[in-house]
Amino acid sequence: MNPNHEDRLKEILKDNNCRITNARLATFKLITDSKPLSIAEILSKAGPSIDRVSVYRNLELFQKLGVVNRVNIGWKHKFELSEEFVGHHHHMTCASCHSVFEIEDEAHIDEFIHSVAEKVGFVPASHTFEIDGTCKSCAKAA
Amino acid sequence: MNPNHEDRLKEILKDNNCRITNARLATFKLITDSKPLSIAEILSKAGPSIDRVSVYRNLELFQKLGVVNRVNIGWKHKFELSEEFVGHHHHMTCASCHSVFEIEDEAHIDEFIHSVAEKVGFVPASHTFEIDGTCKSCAKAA
DNA sequence: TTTTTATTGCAATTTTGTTGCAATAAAGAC
DNA sequence: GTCTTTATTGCAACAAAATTGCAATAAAAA
Repeated sequence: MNPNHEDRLKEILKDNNCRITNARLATFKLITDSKPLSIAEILSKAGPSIDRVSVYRNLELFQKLGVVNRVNIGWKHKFELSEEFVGHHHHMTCASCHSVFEIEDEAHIDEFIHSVAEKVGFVPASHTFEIDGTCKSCAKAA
Repeated sequence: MNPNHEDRLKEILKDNNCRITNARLATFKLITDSKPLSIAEILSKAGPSIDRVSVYRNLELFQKLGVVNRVNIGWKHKFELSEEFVGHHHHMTCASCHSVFEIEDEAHIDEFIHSVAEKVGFVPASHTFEIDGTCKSCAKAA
């Protein structure tokens, strides 16, 4: 994990009069070290040392502070670091092995969004874009 | 509602040795007549005449038979008719009034998907794409 | 109409998410 | 370092959402 991420988290917490606690650091670390995680995955990885309730409350806090984002991957809500940490991007997810590839080329998408929004006078604020399919090695194996 | 849709549903059910029941027709009608609906919305619209359990089971069946798709709109899972009925498309959702606009121009998206997938040898199967923002009239009101 | 059995709806259960509150521990003051 | 303040935690109890087993029902074929 990028140690700067944790420092930045601490900064954000302090700036918002929130305390730096074990539960928060541990939850943040899980998300930082991993592909996007569902709540169930976070709870199981966190183990019994962190209470279910604290995970829920801190994830909500992290969202409010813009530390994490929710993304929809394969019909599941998942959490990942926000754009502040990892930049704006999208995912390609392998349906077979669940590996996740990041898509960072945003130019086409933005251009497209503006062209379709303009047609009906819609003001775009955010968007989601996910590709599901089969990764190279799983495709070869099949 | 397009009456052909119901006929097509009946066809699909018969082809799969599934029975044509009131619960199924009613649930299908709700989805057909409406914008994408969450499970909670379907349950409440269905009323007490259809059991909760049947709604769950039939939505699962509809998914398996390719009659409905799940889409992610505004961090909620929702159901809508599958591409067989309404063609492949995407949504622009107004965060204020929750009106939904369909995006049908697919050429750009497909082209983009293939270019990014090719780079890592990924075989794309499906994708989701949703835009959130403010519609024309809500933007004017604000 | 009768028979067969897929489907339904009920009851009970499990899973998931929430709320109130006393105990704890982080951060600042001394 | 110790004391004080209070945000945060973890427990317990609760509410909501989803699932399962099974007897009753009704759709489809005989």
